[in-house]
Amino acid sequence: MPTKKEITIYDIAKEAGVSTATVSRILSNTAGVKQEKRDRVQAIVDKYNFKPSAIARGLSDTHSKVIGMLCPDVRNAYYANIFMECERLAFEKGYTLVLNNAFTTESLEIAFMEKLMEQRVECLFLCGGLVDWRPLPPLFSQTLARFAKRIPVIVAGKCELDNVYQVYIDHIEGMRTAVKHLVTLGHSRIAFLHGFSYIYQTQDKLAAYRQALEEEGIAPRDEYIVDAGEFNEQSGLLGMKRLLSLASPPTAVIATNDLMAAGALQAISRLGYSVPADFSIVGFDDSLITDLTEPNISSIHYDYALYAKNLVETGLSAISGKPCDRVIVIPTSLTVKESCRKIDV
Amino acid sequence: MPTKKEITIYDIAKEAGVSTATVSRILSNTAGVKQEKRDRVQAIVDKYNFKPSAIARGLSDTHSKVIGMLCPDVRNAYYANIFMECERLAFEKGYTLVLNNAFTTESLEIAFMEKLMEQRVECLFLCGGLVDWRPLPPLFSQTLARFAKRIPVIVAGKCELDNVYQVYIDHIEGMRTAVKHLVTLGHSRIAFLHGFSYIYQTQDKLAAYRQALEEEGIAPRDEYIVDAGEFNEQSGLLGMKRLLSLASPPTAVIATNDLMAAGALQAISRLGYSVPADFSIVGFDDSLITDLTEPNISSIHYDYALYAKNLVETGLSAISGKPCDRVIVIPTSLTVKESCRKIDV
DNA sequence: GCTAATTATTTAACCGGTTACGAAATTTTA
DNA sequence: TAAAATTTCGTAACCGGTTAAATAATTAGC
Repeated sequence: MPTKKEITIYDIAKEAGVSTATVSRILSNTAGVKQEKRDRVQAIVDKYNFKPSAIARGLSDTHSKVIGMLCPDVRNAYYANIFMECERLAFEKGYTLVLNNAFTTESLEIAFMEKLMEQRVECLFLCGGLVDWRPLPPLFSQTLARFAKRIPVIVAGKCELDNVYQVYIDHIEGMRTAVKHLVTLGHSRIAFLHGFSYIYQTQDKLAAYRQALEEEGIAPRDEYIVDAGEFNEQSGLLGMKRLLSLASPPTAVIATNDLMAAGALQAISRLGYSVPADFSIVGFDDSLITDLTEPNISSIHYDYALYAKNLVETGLSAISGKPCDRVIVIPTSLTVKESCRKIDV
Repeated sequence: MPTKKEITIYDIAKEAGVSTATVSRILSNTAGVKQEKRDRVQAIVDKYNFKPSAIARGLSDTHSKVIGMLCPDVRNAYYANIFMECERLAFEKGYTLVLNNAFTTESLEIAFMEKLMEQRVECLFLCGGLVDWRPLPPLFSQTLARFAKRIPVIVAGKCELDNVYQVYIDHIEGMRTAVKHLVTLGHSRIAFLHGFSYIYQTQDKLAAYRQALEEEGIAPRDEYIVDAGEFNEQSGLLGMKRLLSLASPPTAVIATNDLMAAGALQAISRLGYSVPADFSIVGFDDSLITDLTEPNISSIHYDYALYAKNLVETGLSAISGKPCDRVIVIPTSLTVKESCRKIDV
């Protein structure tokens, strides 16, 4: 049961017969206290299992040792991965990561940002949501700009706002790799299944898809570019059905993420075709999902640990005023699994 | 760029020509301030975009308005679901949820608990990890007991410790439902693919599996009970292979979670068999995964929103000293999809 | 052994809010 | 219109730590 009166540093000091300053030094392991006193006081601290209040400490420190993170929804494995890696690294440095799910809702994103501001987080990691929209929603953009004037904001993505640090995946390289992989396997009828086009990632990937095809001497066909809307497997399934109903369907499909790739796979299976025999598929993100389907899906891979490392290092540097890159790009690679095959031209 | 000196309530008070008490009353919307003053001060607050420090506020409040949550790994969709739902509900009540991933590591679980204690969280949600082990690891158990003496601890699972609230899924009912579903479809050779047996859920499910079979007049066979170790799809795959290599393999399999069910599905496909034609599968948790595989997997379902609602309500009641149930059980149901078929006996 | 230098410890101010208490201003009552 | 009741507002203490400056206790130097 709760509500026992909290023990304070005063109680400890009194029982030990020393001043609070001495106790404070012992607790924060500062030099200048005799070992004998250290032990005596520590024993009392342990006896009561005293834990100094981070709140009181934070008030004088002006270092809350808290970092805020905003994402649309941790149920999405992409965000869960980033959060988990960042938390681990931040914790090693004595920081706590507070995560909020804002569901890409303007009122929520702003409310959470203000709440984090009140909590005096030392910096903000902005992962997905409205910050990915092009153009940026005005009110959000304005709030973010105000925020960035006070504390460092690290965007896990592109963002052309001033005063903002950027760490993002090289979607363009990833897309080119996917296209070239399929071309190398003999494909020329390559489709791209993408999500909402007001997301900058979609725009980047689409441009890279077009350019990569042209570089390979293949003319992009509009009918092979499918806007499936949401980024989930249902959209992938429906988008793939559209592709399969074309007079001249593609022989290979690149999906903008693995969920859509899994949906495409289902569509193909349900219509009696098979992967990779009849169609090849490449996903993006190389998430756990790609190993759950049959066959496993080849996918564009990047290193979450590296991604998170750069986010955290940038954040901590910015907090302490150390110079650091304003833009960091995370490279991608292709993980080949079972969903693509060489075709005879 | 950061490090502008923070604006305080004193600055606001000075500029408005009032006392800090008045500003404080206005900020927290307390009665007893003339509308005219309210507006004047609010204008200054808005002008500087002043946000009162939650840290300073927390120091006098003794209500941090923060709830701590410990889980093994949010990348696991189960925990992500609980967290996201709990956060939403807590936020509505003005609470922040701080989540830590402890990876079922004793030193980390304890370190995070102590950190949360320092942050003066008002209660703790304990989701998975060491708390699920039977027997409980002694040091962990002891730390948890100390913790529970200070603030309410709500375990998302079973836990026989005193002073602890429990909200858990009715695994026993779920398991029985799965068994009876398969029996109704004509199966009698029903296997159970489970994870680590030092987890209480495994023990409960196993007992329920045995009992349900017996109630149906079927003698449980030891060879049909497979300890696959980890709870991932790889284990499911290996476990299923073992079942398939039996002289008299089962015709149906219940997996202790959906990941394992997906792994089992892959094993079946790879050996040239098909689901549900040759084997029926039932998963547990009815997670997103079940819709990503081909065929979609029938699974034991429960309502995350209800689960989270009970966690949060129990937590908030306990915080405010209101009486509440010490044990709440969340019911399950079966979501029928495509992975089971009726067989002719 | 005595002074100087160094180290250990305490005192008290401070961090930025909240709030009990009392004074002042306003409204109500008679 | 004065007294009483009520509302508004400011003063100052308090929340639980940290830390600069002052002081006390040791150690070093000669």
